[in-house]
Amino acid sequence: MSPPSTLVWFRNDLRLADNPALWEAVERGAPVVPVFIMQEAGEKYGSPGGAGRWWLHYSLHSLDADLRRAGSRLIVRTGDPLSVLRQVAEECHAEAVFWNRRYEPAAVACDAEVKAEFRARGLTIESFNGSLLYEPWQVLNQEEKPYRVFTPFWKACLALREPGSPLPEPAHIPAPEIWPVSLPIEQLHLEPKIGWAQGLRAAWTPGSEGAGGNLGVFLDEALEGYETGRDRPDRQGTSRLSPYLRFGEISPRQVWRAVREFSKNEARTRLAGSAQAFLRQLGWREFAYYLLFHFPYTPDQPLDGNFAAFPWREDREALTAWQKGRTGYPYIDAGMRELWHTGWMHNRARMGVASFLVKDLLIPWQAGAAWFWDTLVDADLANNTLGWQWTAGCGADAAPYFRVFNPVSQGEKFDPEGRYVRAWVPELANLPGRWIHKPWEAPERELKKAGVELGKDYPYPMVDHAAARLRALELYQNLKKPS
DNA sequence: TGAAATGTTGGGGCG
DNA sequence: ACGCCCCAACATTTC
Repeated sequence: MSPPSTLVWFRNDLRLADNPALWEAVERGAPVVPVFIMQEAGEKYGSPGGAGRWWLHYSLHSLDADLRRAGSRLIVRTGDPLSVLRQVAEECHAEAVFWNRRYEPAAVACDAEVKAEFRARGLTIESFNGSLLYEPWQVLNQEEKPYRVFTPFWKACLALREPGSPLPEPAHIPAPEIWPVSLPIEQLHLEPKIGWAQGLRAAWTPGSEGAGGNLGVFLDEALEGYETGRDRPDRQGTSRLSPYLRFGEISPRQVWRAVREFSKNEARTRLAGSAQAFLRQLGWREFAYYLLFHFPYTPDQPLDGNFAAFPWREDREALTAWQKGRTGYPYIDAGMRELWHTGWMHNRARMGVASFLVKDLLIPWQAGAAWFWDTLVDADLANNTLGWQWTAGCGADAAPYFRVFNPVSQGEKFDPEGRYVRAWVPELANLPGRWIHKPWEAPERELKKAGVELGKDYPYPMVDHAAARLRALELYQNLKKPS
């Protein structure tokens, strides 16, 4: 009989560095068995959507390769986590199971069940914080209740101890004498059968190495000027770390530390503001997890109960036009097509397309959230829920009901030369900048010259924004009235 | 992490 | 030189 081992259950922490569960498991000295369990056919949002599955495929390969360099390997299984863990634990005589905590409601329940059962069987179970800077239960307001507004929340976080140094990568991970059986990653069938992943492949390199690469490029090229640069979807002004953070190929603590070190080494005053603005974005991620933990019903239900009765419209056709980037508003369509092709959308554009779906089309935010879940490589239940509820005005720190983005002026403001539109809506590429965000106002002559026939090559606007805005304002205002 | 409507100001053209 | 108008620029209010 082989000596007892320690299971490390990998979930949203697909990295070796700054991985507390892995680190502590190695410290125990016993052989370590890294396990990943793919749970199929769970509940809604229980496993990644299409784009996330594509990402996961490569991320698992990358993790396995990293583990092998450290003398270990990844054991892959499918099924219900509790029964799979039971099985693997038996196969390799595990006496301990370590993992980094999750915060999604279903995941919290699952982990609690596993913990209870294994403890009852006398195994050592330890969980760690591998994906947040602050635990959700650490931060409460004066009344001991969760914050619902970002700024005071983040101030309270910053008043706590600054996030510590990331843990190093274990140089060597002790292996068991005999490895339990593992499914080939291919057999998880995470890669789409049809070729829609072409664009994703061109845009991304999943895995910790890719994460470090994006972080390095961001620090060198975009941190300075981040405060305004981040608002430009036509430029590389953001870190593009979201999918890596989603799957834990990099930890927020690593990002935090890298930014602090970088802005310390460079001229401190020059970068202080940008660094703070960027770290504040990590704060929004913290806030999203915090809210999801404290208000677990929010992926489906509005945080603000007044919205339960909001008269959303059911309109399959309009939803499809939005999904396919055929709304007739170039800025909106550019965003939706960037999403479809790359699995990612600039945050400025996300706010715009979300506002359009919810306020111009009056389609429920849950429908938008579901589409994002399926198409974003960074689809993260906490962030997705916060973002959509914020836009719809029914969530924490919500956009005031009267805040309706104008798809034309947002385009003109944040994509002034129309480069973003030209990149993703090529049928408009030859239209002069003056009309690029509102082709329906272009003179017939200009359209002809640009080779655009409206209604044929590119649609007319599916709604009149001015009218749609008034319609939304009226409905939202009714909601505010005490009933 | 808006936009539009409305109000105010001040410079320049012009009688 | 003066007052008047126009209007852009900016500020404030409202949705």
